[in-house]
Amino acid sequence: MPKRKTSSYHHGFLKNTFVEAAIQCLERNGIAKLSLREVAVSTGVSHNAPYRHFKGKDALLEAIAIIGYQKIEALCDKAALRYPDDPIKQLVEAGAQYVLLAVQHPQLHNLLFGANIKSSPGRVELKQAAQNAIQALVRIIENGKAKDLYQDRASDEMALAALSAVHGLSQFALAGHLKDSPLIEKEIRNYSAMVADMLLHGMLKR
Amino acid sequence: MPKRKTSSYHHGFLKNTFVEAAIQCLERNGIAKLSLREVAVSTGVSHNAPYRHFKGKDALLEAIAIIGYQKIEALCDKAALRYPDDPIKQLVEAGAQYVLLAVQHPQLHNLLFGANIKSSPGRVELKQAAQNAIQALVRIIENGKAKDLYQDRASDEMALAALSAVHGLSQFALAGHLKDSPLIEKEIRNYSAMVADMLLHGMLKR
DNA sequence: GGATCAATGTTGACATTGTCCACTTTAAAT
DNA sequence: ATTTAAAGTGGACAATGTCAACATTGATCC
Repeated sequence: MPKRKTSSYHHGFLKNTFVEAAIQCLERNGIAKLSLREVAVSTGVSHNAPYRHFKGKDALLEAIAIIGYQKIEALCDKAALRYPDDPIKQLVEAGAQYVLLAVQHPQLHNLLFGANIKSSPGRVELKQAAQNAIQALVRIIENGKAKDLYQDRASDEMALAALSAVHGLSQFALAGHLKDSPLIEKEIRNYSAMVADMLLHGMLKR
Repeated sequence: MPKRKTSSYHHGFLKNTFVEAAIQCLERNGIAKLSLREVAVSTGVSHNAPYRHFKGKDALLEAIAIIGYQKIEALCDKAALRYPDDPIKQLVEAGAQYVLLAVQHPQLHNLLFGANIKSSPGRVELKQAAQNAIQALVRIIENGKAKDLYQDRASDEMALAALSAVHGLSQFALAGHLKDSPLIEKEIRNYSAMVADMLLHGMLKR
């Protein structure tokens, strides 16, 4: 671990420090108010230092977005580990955690899905991170298929449907269409469970 | 109909003209590049003219968002009229049209749901427009309940689930997670039908 | 050990943008 | 005809993203 502040130059952690500072600034002020310069000066360096680590503002946003997708991936894996023998509970838990993440970090969620990121060429990493997150959910689905719980559908299609449902729910929760006051965890779990129940059992009479 | 260009001042249509120009600029360059000044000068007036009609940039965005929600409401009503005797088809059609709207006007969709709008006090109108759109969908659900097609669930909960599903699907379509190349209408309808089918019939074996 | 060099940070500059203020012009009301 | 308020103009300012030129530093090679 290199010692810090050997001098004004080369303090070694700058890239990560930028990302962390940017995330804090993002959660506090929202994406519209996220200023590259402010991130820089709040970190204690000049307004142009970030350009040595990121091609531009979009590149910094992209780095943040990758972290966001990794959180989603981790949340799926954690849900799978929590209920190793019950793939349905895995799915429901992952869904609830997804919505919780969105509600607790609304600005991050907006960053991920607001198409605000115009990553130029290195689009690969961002896309890969997103695909990894989706694959984590596909694994949960396949756990259920292995136990013969699901109808005969493609796993990725089922994952898409499930993800769409919880994602849409997240957006409406954030937009305040569910309730005026901020949602408490219990309410979020109720909404998630409700949507999951409909998706699992269907809406039609049978 | 007042005649246009009587003089440089008071040409009468400016407010609507701004909104239209802003929508075009939005669809072309995206929200990040939407400049109030550019909208103004592209309309042929000075960079400060918009301030006589909108409190600021956010107010203009809010006006656009209201139009967006009205489009969603209209799309639901249209679907209901198209299949007056088949509430399920109403639902599926509305869902497909919802995704189509998002794909064909991605920037508008992002504006609606990106939480980019910080409407100060007149938040009421924006929220009302959103609620109207949701109510249009609730009506479709209740058409189905009137025919005893659905399970015994609250209409607004079912509407929320359905809306969440198609909305999430839209976001993933926009993010390019479904396919690299832009989606053609047929593909969009396929995806929508797939998600709708799962929501209607459930994912579980029975 | 000293020269070289790429990485990293700094300073200065510029164009764009949102917004405020003071002023001007115009249509309508008195 | 005078007054008035709405609507448009121009100037100014600070904040911001980005570029170019310069400075500092630690590592590498002879």
